[in-house]
Amino acid sequence: MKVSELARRTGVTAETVRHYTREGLLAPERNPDNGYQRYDGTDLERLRFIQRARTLGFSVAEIRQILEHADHGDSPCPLVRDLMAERLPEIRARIHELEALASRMEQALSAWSDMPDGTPDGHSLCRLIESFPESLAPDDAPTPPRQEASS
Amino acid sequence: MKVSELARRTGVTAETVRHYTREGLLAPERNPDNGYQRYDGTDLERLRFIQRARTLGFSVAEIRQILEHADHGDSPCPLVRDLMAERLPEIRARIHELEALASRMEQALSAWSDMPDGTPDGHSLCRLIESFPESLAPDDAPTPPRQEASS
DNA sequence: TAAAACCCTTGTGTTACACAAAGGTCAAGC
DNA sequence: GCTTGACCTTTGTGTAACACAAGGGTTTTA
Repeated sequence: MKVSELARRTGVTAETVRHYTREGLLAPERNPDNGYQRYDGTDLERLRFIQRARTLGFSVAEIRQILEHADHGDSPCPLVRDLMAERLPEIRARIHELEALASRMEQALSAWSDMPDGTPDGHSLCRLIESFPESLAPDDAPTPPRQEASS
Repeated sequence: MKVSELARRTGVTAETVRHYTREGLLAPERNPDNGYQRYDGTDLERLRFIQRARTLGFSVAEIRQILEHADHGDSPCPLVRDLMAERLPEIRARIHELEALASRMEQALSAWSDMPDGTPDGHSLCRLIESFPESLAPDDAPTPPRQEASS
């Protein structure tokens, strides 16, 4: 099958299929007549695997590792478990961050009604934001950003 | 004051200060002698405002809008409130996604002990992932990705 | 006065794709 | 046979918020 068909069958865009192919997660044959990529049932399963792995929070690079392991005949499961164990606390932390963010926003929105929204006077921009305690430690160790599956 | 001093006083890197300056959030003077950027107390306040806005989930582009409003003498507060009201449900949704993600991972990890982790047989890659229900609608409307403050 | 510390601009890398351009291929109808 | 539209190819660009390095000038300090 060709890109679009594989894409349709898995619910992703053709661009995504091409992307995974470029990144080496899929390795279709080529139709020698026209140079089109030719995917088979194995690729279909592989892509479904990729989708599950993405919803589990794995990056494309990690999935490539996992697939390479498997292609070499090694069990990728220990790797998978290690990656999960590493990622899980990060996700928990992210959830806490977002919860804090959401409650700050709610707090701000509910405080809205009590606040004047007059034009700024050169000393204030928007009290809605300014009245928030910052509490950022100056030596705040920056957390390396983590990508996440968007689906 | 020069970049590094402003950076030190606000707990960000000099790169970040330069970035905000490039993006037009800060507009320091130039020292005509050497071309160095010269920030003053206003910039310090502005940067603190930016930091609070970032922790409230606003993007740099949005903050620029807010600041431009204020610089024109208009109250940015209604804009701020609209942006918050727009963002909040997205954040809530993101939290739910991540919670689902975390529980899927925990489920997977706890199921780990029950599963063989033998090498893949050509049909299975890693049951840890494969045994997950996918439940992705093929016409799954892609949610536009949202950036978030990392601090 | 020389080295350390800092400043400048410009370019590159990060992530997972989306999108556009320019051009070849294919299936269907006329 | 030919046109048309749908699909394929590769390549390059854009996204967000910076980090980092290079190459070169400046300022401070020992």
